[in-house]
Amino acid sequence: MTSLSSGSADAEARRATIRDVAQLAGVGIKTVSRVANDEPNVAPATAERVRKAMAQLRWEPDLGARNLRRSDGRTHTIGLLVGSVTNPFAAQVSRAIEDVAVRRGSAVFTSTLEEDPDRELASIAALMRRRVDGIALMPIAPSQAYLQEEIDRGLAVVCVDREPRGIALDAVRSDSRTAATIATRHLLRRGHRRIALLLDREDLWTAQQRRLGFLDAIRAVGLDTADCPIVPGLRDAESSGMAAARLMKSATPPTALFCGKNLITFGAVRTLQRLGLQHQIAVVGFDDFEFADLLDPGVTVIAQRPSQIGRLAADRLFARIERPGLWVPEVIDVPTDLIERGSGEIPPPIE
Amino acid sequence: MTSLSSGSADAEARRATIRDVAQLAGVGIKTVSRVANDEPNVAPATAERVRKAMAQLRWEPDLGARNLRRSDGRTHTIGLLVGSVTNPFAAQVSRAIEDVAVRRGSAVFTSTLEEDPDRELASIAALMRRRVDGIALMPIAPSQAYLQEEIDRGLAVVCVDREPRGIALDAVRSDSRTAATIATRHLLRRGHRRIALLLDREDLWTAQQRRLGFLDAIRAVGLDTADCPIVPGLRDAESSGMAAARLMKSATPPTALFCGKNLITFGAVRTLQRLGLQHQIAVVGFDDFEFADLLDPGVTVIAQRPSQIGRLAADRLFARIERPGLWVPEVIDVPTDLIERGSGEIPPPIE
DNA sequence: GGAACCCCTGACAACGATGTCAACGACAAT
DNA sequence: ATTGTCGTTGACATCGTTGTCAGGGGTTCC
Repeated sequence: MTSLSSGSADAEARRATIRDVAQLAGVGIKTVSRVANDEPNVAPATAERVRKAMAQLRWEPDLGARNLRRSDGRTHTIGLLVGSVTNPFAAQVSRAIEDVAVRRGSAVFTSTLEEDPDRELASIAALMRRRVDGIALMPIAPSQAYLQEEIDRGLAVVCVDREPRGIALDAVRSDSRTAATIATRHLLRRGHRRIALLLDREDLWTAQQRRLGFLDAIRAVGLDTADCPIVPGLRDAESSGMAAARLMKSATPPTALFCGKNLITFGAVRTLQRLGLQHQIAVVGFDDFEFADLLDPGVTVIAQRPSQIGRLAADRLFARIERPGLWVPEVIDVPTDLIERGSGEIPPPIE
Repeated sequence: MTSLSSGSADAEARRATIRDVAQLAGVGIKTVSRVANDEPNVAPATAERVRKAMAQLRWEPDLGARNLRRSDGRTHTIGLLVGSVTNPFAAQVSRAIEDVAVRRGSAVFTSTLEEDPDRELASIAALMRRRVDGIALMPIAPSQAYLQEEIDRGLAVVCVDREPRGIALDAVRSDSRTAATIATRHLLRRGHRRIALLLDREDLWTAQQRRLGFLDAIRAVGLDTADCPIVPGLRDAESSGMAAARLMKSATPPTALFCGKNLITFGAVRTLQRLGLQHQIAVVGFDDFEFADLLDPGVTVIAQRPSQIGRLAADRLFARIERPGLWVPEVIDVPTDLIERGSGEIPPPIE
């Protein structure tokens, strides 16, 4: 037993600093620093003594203090701002980004924006105060121009899933517009002439693009867009389900639904099943999801590749962090895949 | 235009420090510090000048530097170590924890452990080097005793979803053992006598508990446990699906499956549907999931309450951070709900 | 023998902020 | 006029680390 008073265990143990290690090892603090950073020119015997002292005191360098002095100015920390972690698409993107970060030795500050523009600004400000090296962002604010100043100061930024607005930044995303055209054309080929598009909030870049792609396909066949209603502003499965129900009860209900993202598909499919219409009304959804194949009918989807998107975005982010300079911002396009499972191949009723 | 050379935009802008602000405002740095921290005793006119300078230089304090000197020693940063973000249960828990953290003004380092014990140790070490105030942990390593030292130094820790081993810590989780008993009894009441338990790796606390609860129910009715095989070690939907297929092809296949967590349910349901057995074999799954109600048959589950678990865990964590002291660690039990949807109510075949 | 070099080492300043403290001026009370 | 109090302010030390630099000691090469 070392001492009686230590038995009370009331006072908190103080965390060891580099000075404590130096004293215990009988060397200067700079020598401890050298050993901790694997710098050359330390006598093997000295290094051994220092390492023993480190282990004995369980000393670990304070990265905050280290970063304060280090010349490279890097904190080995990145920020990850996602729309919503509970969205399976976003979760997979996050995971891929975090994977890369861990391999590169960076810690990740994650923050959920809940698709709230104010929260984007607030979160970015918080990350800047913590001096992150870079940020992977799913942009939601109407403009990201406010980032220019931070970028001039050395911040690296990559947009994920959506393109930025008001500023040119690297972005990794699916070509939503083309994918939406392909999905819509898929329904048109089956003979559908009244197709509804259920859409997220239109201030989202992805929603805008998918609307454009939808209209591209509709107009290409010279269809009256009045027969092809667009219902925007659907944030979750509930609102989407209600919108689908309203559509089906209207005077001229659509014969096919194109759902603008996973949560919207969830709501629409649920409503169709509740109304017993799942074998009459065609559905194509954006984003693949668990059980899309096990539902009856299986749900035809445009599958994105979230982990590929995440990995490419992270690679790009670290490339910018490690080799800052005047790169030209670039938009990287990740392919999508149309997966036919039944719901998208239902023909319209014969009139 | 300010100058010609600034047009080259080649050099990076230097980030303003408190000294720059002080100089611009014509005051000492301590006065800037006072204004930044809303300390009293600054003349209104001075404060106004300082605030103007801050805005002009877009100065934001460096939280790393601030923390180095601050007496309370808090970094307003917590760590969140989850098994896997792509697991919807874990995603909901994470989201709830992050919500609380943001409201309390703390940033969150998130790290995915992928159920790897080594990664738990490595991630915790990384968080300690960054001097987080507290950690919310889904424990995976065989023992968390190694945390004692950090706790003595003031770290707050709360376990989520699983209890710690080798040390007493706060924990917020479902009572998996009782829930498993309830689920098993549900099947027994329908007359099932050959029930299989599909289980995750048994080094996970939850898996151990669910096994115990399963056996409690089996033994309570005096059943031969040989007829009730336990298949452990199922990490994902694929391995679970294969295990289910093997079981169904065995000499005396079970008439009911109890699936130990969401991913396992996914695999088992998929296999049963592929074999066309979904209306013959009963299934009860642990964890609710999207579309459990829309499958045919609907999947009966033990639903956990992930956001409640996350919220309670975070509340507890911040309570410990804000009022450190010798609290007695406590295990908080969050209720589960058995939701009947059809698959769990299928009776065994008449022999 | 001396210059030149290399290895090893620690004193000290610095990073960007806050804590401590003393000095200053204005004002009230004696 | 003197003293005391209070609001305001900035010089300086400090947090835990790394960058700079100079010095001591040994070896090698003229």
